[in-house]
Amino acid sequence: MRVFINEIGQHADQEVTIQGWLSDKSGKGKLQFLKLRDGTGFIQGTVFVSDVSEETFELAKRLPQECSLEVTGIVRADARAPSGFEISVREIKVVALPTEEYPITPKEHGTEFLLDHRHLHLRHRKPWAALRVRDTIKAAINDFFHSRGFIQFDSPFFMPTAVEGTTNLFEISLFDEEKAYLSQSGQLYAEAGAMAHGKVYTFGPTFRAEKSKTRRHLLEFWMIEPEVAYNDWQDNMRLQEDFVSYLVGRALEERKTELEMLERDVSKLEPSAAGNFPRISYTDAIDLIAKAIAAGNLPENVPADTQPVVWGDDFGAPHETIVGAHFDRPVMIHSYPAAIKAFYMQPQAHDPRLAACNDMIAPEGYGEIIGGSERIHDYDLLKKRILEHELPLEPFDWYLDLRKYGSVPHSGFGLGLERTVAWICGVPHLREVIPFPRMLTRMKP
RNA sequence: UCGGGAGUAGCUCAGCGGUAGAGCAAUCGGCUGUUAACCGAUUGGUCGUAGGUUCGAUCCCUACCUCCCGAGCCA
Repeated sequence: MRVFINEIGQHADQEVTIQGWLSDKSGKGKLQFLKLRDGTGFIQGTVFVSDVSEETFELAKRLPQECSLEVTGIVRADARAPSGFEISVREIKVVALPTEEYPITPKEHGTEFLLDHRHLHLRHRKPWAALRVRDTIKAAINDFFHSRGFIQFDSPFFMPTAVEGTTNLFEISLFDEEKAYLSQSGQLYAEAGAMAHGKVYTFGPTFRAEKSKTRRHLLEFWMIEPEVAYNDWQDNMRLQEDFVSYLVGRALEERKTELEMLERDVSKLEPSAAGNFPRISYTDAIDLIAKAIAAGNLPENVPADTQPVVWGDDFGAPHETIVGAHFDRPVMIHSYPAAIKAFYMQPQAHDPRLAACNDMIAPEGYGEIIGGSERIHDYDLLKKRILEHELPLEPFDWYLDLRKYGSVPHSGFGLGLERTVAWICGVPHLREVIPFPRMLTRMKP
């Protein structure tokens, strides 16, 4: 009977067939250990010389790494096996032998080598585990929003112009003289969607032509952008908190094995699944940063010569790390000066110098995972802000139209999928949590 | 674009002025409980590229190329 490794426990003491690949092997003379994988999991097969024909044992001794094969044997519960079960092999049928030596050995490799062989490295335990966590997060995102009455609303990838200024866009040449840009955000379109459906979210790839070469940046990444009519910026923060804590909870529930394979310390994740995310104003955060610097109480990876923030300046990555390190779960920093934020952000009623906005900073140095705000709903103010930011009016005429016809307060945010998954997986770099990362120095494979 | 670091065997690295080294992988042999097994043997190199200094350069100098980490910007 053909079975999958992830349900092998239901077949104890039965004879089963696994269709898969040999991920590794170690031999002991008259006993061969076959490390098998079939896509659903990993399991060890034991081949004793006394259990099989002479031909089968000779075959087992000579099987090369990453040959594809069908293995038939008895499922045994065994405390010595890493997963609690192993297969006592009776027959082996080779499907295909590698035509060349498999390049990725069980020993350590450098990142460049592994990325050059990304198409093969995907088969190995850590990438396999990380991408399954990613899949669960994606499913959880859709479940969360649908259970709350949102519809998924698709924004276009080709854009006529920039959403927030003109830099950092990939230019595409269309037919003849026509130019277009790859989308860096679906937000403006999501706002149109929110006026039609009330609660919407976009979910797709997004492109940033930023020359950032750090572990927190990709040229192409996936973003989720909910937009809700009649939500103010406080509602917006509550939604973010519910959302992110739900995602963490789902990963903890459904991907225990994978998080273990990634050696993730899940006790550091548990507070985040409980909600109650701290909120701190921009002004108070400046204070917190100044005190941490004065006390010399800086997290690792923060340079010792980091300077305090002057009110009115934006935070650098080290400042965000300092704030994030103060809490055991994501922290929301709100009420930034309007002058350093995007043109569409609503000013606060009691102090128009402040924007009705917030960022969410993940703990453990993973940085900003969310940026969100209430959007300007007043036509005249929005037009004024577009002009103040020296943006052309013409591409925004339809966006301004939304403020002409039944404009309402509304809010939304953008969550970076890879930053969120990298944090939950506890991996050091975003490239670990997307199948084929696209970076400044990486377009292949 | 700027700052720091690195390019030596298929892979991960050591060597740093005097004819190129280890571990792993591969190949052959041994071993009935391995988890990156172990033991023995074999194979494996224009020391990133181009100039320069020197009797002699993988090693020192210059330029360039490639990659890594970070800054700015952001998710």
